[in-house]
Amino acid sequence: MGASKSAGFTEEQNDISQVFKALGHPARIAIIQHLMNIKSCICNDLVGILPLSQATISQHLRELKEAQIIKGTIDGTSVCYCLNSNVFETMINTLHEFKELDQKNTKECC
Amino acid sequence: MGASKSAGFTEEQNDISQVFKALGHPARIAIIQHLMNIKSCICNDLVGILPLSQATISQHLRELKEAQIIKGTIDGTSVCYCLNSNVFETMINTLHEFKELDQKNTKECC
DNA sequence: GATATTTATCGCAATATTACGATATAAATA
DNA sequence: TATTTATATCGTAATATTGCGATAAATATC
Repeated sequence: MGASKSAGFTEEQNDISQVFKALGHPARIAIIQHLMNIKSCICNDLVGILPLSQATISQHLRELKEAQIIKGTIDGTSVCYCLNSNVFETMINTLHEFKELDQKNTKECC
Repeated sequence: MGASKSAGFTEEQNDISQVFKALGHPARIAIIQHLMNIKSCICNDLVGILPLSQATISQHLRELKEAQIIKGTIDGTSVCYCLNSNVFETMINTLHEFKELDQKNTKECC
């Protein structure tokens, strides 16, 4: 196989897992960390920072964009990328819900 | 390729991405949600809940265990699984750091 | 207009993931 | 002891991901 059976799960389960999946690669975490520090948007700069080729970095940027974690604005020949400011907020909220639901349940654990 | 170049990234980047990666599948989100609701640990129950075979569910449980998201305790013929209570806390903290770093930077975005 | 610069995409190869049936292992029960 | 129950693992197949070089596309600069 290799394809996950997304049809058998809820839309929420698929949506949540997709965002986490986009964060599940060290290069994409590195890109996010760089954007946090530099803020003003980059692009080809990453080629000198990450140990990856331009083509590979472009792919990772696309995945982050598709997951709505970053956005890209065309600026001449280059594309200016920056974080979607609500990303962390949204994820923190999701995890907070998880945490509260878990704590609300007073049943004993193994 | 197919193998990510983990050597070229920091230990933190690899660690963070690994936890996210483990959450990057709808079945594993479904397992976590079930554990949040039921708390008292399950195992073969999941076979009746998820649209997956016993072998596949066992694999997903192993991945969650390796990422320290759940823990398993042997109980007779079965294994009792439950959430590591600090998982959400840890992830929330990581994301909070990200968020604060991002907000601290007042540079303009594109 | 020719040439650089930047990014995206194509094609390919290597490896990883997902999924399943079959089977092994281990403990409980008849 | 034989059987049931629960889980893990092996082997295999299909698909996805990762990564790169080459190349295309679009704008800037000479």
